[in-house]
Amino acid sequence: MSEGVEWGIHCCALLAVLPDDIALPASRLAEFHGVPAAYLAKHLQALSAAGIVESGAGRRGGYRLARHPRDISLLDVVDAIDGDTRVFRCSEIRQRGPAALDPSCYRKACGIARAMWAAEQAWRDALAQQTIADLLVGLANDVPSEAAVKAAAWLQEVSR
Amino acid sequence: MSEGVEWGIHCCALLAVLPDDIALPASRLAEFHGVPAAYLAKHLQALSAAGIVESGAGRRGGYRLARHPRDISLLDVVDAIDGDTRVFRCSEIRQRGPAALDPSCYRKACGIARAMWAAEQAWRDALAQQTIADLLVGLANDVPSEAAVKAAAWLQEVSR
DNA sequence: CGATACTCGGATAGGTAGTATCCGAGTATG
DNA sequence: CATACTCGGATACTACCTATCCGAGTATCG
Repeated sequence: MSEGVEWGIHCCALLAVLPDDIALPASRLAEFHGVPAAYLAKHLQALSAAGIVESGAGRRGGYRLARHPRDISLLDVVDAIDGDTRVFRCSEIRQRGPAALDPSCYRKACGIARAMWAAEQAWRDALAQQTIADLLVGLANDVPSEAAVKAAAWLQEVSR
Repeated sequence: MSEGVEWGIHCCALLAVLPDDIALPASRLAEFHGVPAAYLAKHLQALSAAGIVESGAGRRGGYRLARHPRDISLLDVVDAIDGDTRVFRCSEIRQRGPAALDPSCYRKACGIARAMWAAEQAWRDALAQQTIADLLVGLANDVPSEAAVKAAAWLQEVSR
């Protein structure tokens, strides 16, 4: 899994706690998370294309959430950044080799692929149930509130 | 996910329906599935190292299952070939940037990582529940029995 | 008992996707 | 209207997956 997924989720979590009328540029998001700005920008593009964040240009531009945190699931972010292609790819090798039959005999998907895809669906279901809003309450409890204070101070700093 | 996972599962399924005293060399397994022999050999090494298949050298050597098909799960094969490392890697970016606190404050794992890992566990659980033996009954029902006849004929051919 | 032909196992190149970066088009501001 | 700042796509670099080969070892056959 691409590292950008982790960055994207953290960015959404940060944007979720910002006032609605504040947008953060990619450079600020990168600074806050300590990651390369140029590369993070690429992933933010993907989030923007997927309709998860909104982008504004110009002097006071930047990124903000396009939807309520409750309406953004982890699956949305994963699909936006890593693509929504299936992880397991069936190359239909049962149709190759000396025991192969006419292609018309293989109407149902390969049982191996079905089992792999079912497991993958369980993974996607779990991700779909967890939203950015759910994460926020957990994150706040895991770390001393001092972190929120420092974050707010930094936000004041860069907003000046 | 590596393509070798698909090959490994198909190989286990084929070995599972062979008589116990028959071993198939990597070259025959590759021929049956229509895949590159040299590359399949590499994945069979991984299955052997994981104790899923047994290898025998010499004139009548080859691979056979090391355990009963009921005792080989899809997760075993996936871990053997793709490695058992977590798909989502947490780089602890919450400890970086201007809002970072002392490392001792982060005793619990990051909530984002916990959510991602929980979903991953659901995926692993689903794979662990499905065994090679479970697959065999499905595969037999999906395809006309003619395939089994052709497979048996081919086996006779190469065993001569 | 020895030669032989066949097997696995690890070490060695190539290709594709992810990683990292840059500069130009466009916009809200002053 | 000039300007400074933003996003967006096009461009190199890197690591993993893909693909291959040859040597060590063994059961067989004469």
